[in-house]
Amino acid sequence: MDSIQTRIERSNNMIKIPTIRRLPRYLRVLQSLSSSGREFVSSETLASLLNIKPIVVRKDLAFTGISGKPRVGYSITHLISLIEGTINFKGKNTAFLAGAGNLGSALLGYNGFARHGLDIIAAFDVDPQKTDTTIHGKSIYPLERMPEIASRLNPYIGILCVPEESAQQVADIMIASGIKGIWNFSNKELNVPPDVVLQNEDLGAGLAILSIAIEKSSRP
Amino acid sequence: MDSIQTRIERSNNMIKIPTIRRLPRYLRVLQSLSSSGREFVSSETLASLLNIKPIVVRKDLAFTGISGKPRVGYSITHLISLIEGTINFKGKNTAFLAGAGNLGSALLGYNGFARHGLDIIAAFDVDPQKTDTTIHGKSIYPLERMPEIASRLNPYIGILCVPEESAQQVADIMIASGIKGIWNFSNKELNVPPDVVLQNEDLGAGLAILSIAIEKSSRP
DNA sequence: AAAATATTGATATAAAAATATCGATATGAT
DNA sequence: ATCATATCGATATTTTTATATCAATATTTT
Ligand SMILES: NC(=O)c1ccc[n+]([C@@H]2O[C@H](COP(=O)([O-])OP(=O)(O)OC[C@H]3O[C@@H](n4cnc5c(N)ncnc54)[C@H](O)[C@@H]3O)[C@@H](O)[C@H]2O)c1
Ligand SMILES: NC(=O)c1ccc[n+]([C@@H]2O[C@H](COP(=O)([O-])OP(=O)(O)OC[C@H]3O[C@@H](n4cnc5c(N)ncnc54)[C@H](O)[C@@H]3O)[C@@H](O)[C@H]2O)c1
Repeated sequence: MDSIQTRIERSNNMIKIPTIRRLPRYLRVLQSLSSSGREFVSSETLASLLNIKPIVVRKDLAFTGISGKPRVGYSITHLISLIEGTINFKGKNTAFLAGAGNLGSALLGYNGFARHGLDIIAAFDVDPQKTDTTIHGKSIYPLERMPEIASRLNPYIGILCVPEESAQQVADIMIASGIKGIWNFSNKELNVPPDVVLQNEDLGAGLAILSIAIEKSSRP
Repeated sequence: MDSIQTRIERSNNMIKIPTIRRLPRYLRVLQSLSSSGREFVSSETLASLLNIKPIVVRKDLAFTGISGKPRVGYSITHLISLIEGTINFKGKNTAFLAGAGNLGSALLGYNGFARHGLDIIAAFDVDPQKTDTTIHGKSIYPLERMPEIASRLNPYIGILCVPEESAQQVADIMIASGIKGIWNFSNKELNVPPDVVLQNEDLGAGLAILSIAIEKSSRP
């Protein structure tokens, strides 16, 4: 059992989930500021751009290891590279995508993930109409070839966009192929072994929050 | 200024964001249990299905107003209707979607949102190749017709799937059309007036969490 | 009918996250 | 050169969220 002190230190040093969630937002506004020629930015400015409090910004940025200058703020290029270093898994976010349907195709065609270090290196489907074609320039392979192709390309992430009924089965194939984490867009609750990371992307959650917030705001 | 007591009471009664995020997950497993003929479910069972702790389930469900029976659990059909009542804004989640591109088309074709009470009643784009056609059975109108069509159909939610450059401009049109909340899939930080609810859907956030979690788990 | 047991829900505690306060310091102004 | 000020970052506090404990109770077993 850890001592209280150990636990306090660890909890102070470990980056927090809400902080991680905000890092991509900082990154995007910083890149935009950078391309407009700016060199430094204050926590105040970043905060107003993201509609959050400056103190939250300073706490978040501290986790990346940056040190700001009083009266000046943070170096934008330095901050960009520190945030990229924090979230980019050392440039190794190679991914396989399974299920090149409506959602899967949209993700395949989206280049915004490159900014976050993601590289979808192959896609898989069971539909013979789709296999051995390309979608948005990405090759679609038959699902059964995933283990073989994985052994050559060594993907880190599996992006799951198959229907709920086949989600667990395809997840199992991804895991057998050596994938380290699954980004699950199907709304199926998956079982994965403890050494595989599972990130569920539940759009219904965002909708529920919006729906309840609207109801509250329109009934004061 | 509120008294401490008032603040405590309010914070005890108000549904919490993490709870709201889990409600759609409960709903989906409950619907699946229900269709397999089951009548009651315990917090223990729900917890193991969602990979969370039973105490979290009981706290969450308490917000819906349900009362479970010791030794039996919760009535599944009753729970489903209470959760639907909590997140469905009284069945009025009518929406307009702007930007019928890769992502927008995927959302238009997704019927899983119906389960959460969402009904996309019209879509809008500026691309003349797309306007006055239908995608997945939904009519695509020219963007400039949004205010006029809104005045007839009274949408509550605006789903924003346009490129970042035009996101603010289209959001403004949505707001002028009387929309109460914006579900923003563009990665643009938007400015909206205080009476309009903004829900940002940032897929990069999920990716960042996954990426950092993989890195941690593979370096123990 | 009484006892055993599974499960809820109230109350208490701990951990995580957000917010407030303020001294330290780098820069620009006087 | 000194002063004024904007801004960071350390420390403290509050709020939110998760977790633990256990008495109350509905059901099953004996
Ligand atoms: N479309 C959306 O906007 C949206 C939103 C939220 C969640 N989702 C979820 O994403 C998933 C996909 O949704 P969609 O709308 O793209 O559906 P879709 O039917 O358009 O696409 C599913 C694709 O998966 C393929 N597939 C089926 N079984 C497979 C298997 N065993 N292995 C590999 N590929 C297989 C199909 O051939 C198809 O191409 C679903 O689980 C859905 O719930 C979709
Ligand atoms: N595709 C994805 O997987 C994905 C993921 C995350 C976020 N996003 C975001 O979603 C948005 C759309 O992405 P996409 O991949 O669907 O792009 P896309 O280019 O495929 O689609 C954009 C659509 O918006 C239309 N459009 C452009 N300007 C418009 C305007 N002023 N009014 C109405 N419609 C307009 C275009 O004609 C096009 O149909 C972007 O902001 C992107 O960053 C996309």
